[in-house]
Amino acid sequence: MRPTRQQEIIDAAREEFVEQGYGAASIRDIAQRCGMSMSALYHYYPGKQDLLKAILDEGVEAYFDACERALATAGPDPAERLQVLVAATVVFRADHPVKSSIMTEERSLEPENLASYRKQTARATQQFQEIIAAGLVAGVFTTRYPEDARRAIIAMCNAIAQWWRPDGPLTREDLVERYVALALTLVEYRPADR
Amino acid sequence: MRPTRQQEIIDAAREEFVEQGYGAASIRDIAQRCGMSMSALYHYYPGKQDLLKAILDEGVEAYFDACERALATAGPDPAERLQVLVAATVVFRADHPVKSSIMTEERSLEPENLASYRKQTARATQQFQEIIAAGLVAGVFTTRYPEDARRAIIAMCNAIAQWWRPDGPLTREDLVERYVALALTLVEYRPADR
Amino acid sequence: MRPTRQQEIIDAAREEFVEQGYGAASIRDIAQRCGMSMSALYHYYPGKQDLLKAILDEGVEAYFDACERALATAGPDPAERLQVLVAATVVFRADHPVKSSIMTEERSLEPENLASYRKQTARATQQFQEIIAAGLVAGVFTTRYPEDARRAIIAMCNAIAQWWRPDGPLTREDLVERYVALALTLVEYRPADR
Amino acid sequence: MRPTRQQEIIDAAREEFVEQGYGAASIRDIAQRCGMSMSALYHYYPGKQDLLKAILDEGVEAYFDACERALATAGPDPAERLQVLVAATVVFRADHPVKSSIMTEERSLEPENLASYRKQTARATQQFQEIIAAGLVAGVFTTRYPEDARRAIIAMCNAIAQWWRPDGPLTREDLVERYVALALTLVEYRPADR
DNA sequence: GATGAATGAGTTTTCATTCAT
DNA sequence: GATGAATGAAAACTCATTCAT
Repeated sequence: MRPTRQQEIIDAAREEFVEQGYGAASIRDIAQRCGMSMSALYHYYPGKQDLLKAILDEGVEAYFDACERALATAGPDPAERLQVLVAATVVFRADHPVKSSIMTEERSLEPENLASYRKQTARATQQFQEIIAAGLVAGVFTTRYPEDARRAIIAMCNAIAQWWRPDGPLTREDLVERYVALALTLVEYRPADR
Repeated sequence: MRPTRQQEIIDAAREEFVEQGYGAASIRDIAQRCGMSMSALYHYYPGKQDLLKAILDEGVEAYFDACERALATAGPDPAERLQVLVAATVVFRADHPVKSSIMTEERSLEPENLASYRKQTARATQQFQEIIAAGLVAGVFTTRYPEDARRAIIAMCNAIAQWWRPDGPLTREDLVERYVALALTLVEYRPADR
Repeated sequence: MRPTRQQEIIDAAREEFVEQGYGAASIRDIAQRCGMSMSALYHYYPGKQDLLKAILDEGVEAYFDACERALATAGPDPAERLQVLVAATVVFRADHPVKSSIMTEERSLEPENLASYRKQTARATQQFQEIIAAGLVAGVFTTRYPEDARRAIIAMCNAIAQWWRPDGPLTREDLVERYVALALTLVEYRPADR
Repeated sequence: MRPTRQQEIIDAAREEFVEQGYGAASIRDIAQRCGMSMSALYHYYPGKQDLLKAILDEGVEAYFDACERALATAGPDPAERLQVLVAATVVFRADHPVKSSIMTEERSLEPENLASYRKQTARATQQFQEIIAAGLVAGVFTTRYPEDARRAIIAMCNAIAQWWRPDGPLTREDLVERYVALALTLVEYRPADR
């Protein structure tokens, strides 16, 4: 199944943006990268900023889809929910390093687009917050600093895109196992007596 | 004591680079920001790339100075050393958010400059590695994943520059206390019996 | 038949280069000269150096075409061949003074382009060398200094572009007659007894 | 005897102008070439154009000095006078290739300077003209085209600077001998009966 | 749907020159 | 006599974007 023209374009643009930064990336190069004329590209997207918006939107959407699918498999137990959410995040960062790295280009969104984008990404914060809060209430997470633990979990997962390589010494499964363990450590998980 | 012309320039350039990204930043704007003609700027720095290099170099230097001063106050105990190193890192990120954020522009260094920069930054990794290794040997750090714990510590500290504000609800002291605690949690610190 | 855009450009550039010298010539002025924006010019030629290369290439090509057509009309007799070659050269210098004068800008070719250009122009030397050598062998040219005579012939023909004007006292035909005579004098032509 | 500051400057400028062309040559590079600051250079010469003027003036002066010295050694015989003048010209071109090549930068003189320069160089034409005219009157030069022969002689001598090298196969003496012979051939020298 | 031509504002950088010290 | 700092204009070139076809 060939990707659509639109998809080809945003794939090429994403790579270009990540490699050069939004400001330094050139529409010319993006068009060349997907073997089409600049005018053809403009037929699908009205401008550079729209490309960035489309790319970022696609990124968060894909990430939240993955999170939802993962959480759907989990029961109500906060520890289990945190585990699958971290696992989904780790897998996403590992499998889509470019989609993950593009996030720093958020600063290049025009104010209007930035506002709507921030609204979307706030959900990520919220997802983790809710689970950690539930764990605290249930008494299984015992950290005194839930907010900072949450930030640490997100930060360490985000960093994966920068160093992990599929052909490196760590398999994706190793990675998931470790980061899930670290996340539970951070929230100071103490399993309830059965 | 007025800052030197060179210092004024790199301060202005750093802000511009962080706000716009290296590629989108314009020498014109940097010159304007420090009230100087473009040609005057070129009198001090031979090009845009040299500005970036100077800024990044200054950043790592300042960070390592802070680390050294901090470690000099600590004894040989790995836990203590980790605490002061994390504290120094947190303080640096909090007090110098711009110097901290510029690090992502590393990708815009030309290969030659990138290589020498990477060589410098590797020391940060090493500092943490050595302390954590010492703690493991001493039996006070018990994590099964020392490398990943290290990465998590660095990542969570780096993220501070993006959200913490001095006029926010958290004082710098709160911040240090929490991140030191989280770091010790991550390495699974178990104090030796007295 | 209107000249193509590309032709307009290199015609304008040639004039500019000859008048100002390559280094002092400005792309802005070249664009203005052919009533076109600078960016339009860049649409056809990727840079200043490419303009120079294209101009010089066109020049040698046109000259060698003229030489070939001329030599095709001559029999095997060295004196006759020298006459038509000199005549062709004189006519070319007289009719295309700008194409002729641009040759001094050879020094502004970048090394790579210079090498390939030199390879082309070497043919001019060779053409004269072969004919003079043939005349010596046949005993009709009796100069003791064939190489220097060749250089003198080429130099005197090249100089024509600098002083001859179509509306001056000398017609093109006069010019040809004289320079052919001088060339035969230089090689010390002594017709074989019939 | 160390060269004066002024001399150092125009020597450096001459080389720069010949290598780059007047338009592309930079005052900065000229200053560097003679190890002095730009401001120091401006202390001696008020501008770039003045450098060019000084260089060209020095060139013609040196050439005419050489011609005068040479002609002073010759008697009234036109053939002898032509010989020493050609010899002086050849030697000058061979010994001062840079001073010779700079002549093409004449086009970069501002109108005022150009006019006075042209007035000077006209003497070269005149010198040859007078001698050839005398030879024709005396019946020892028999060319039908004295003006064109003169131009050819000057052109072939001028070209020497472009190809002759002191360490090449031809000694300076060989060179003189040959060009004197070619010059006499061009004017069709026929020695008067004893 | 797609293209090549065109543009005007922008980029980084270099220039010749001036001037206070 | 000499210098480092500073400048405004101009250089070559690239940009995102538009439009007629």
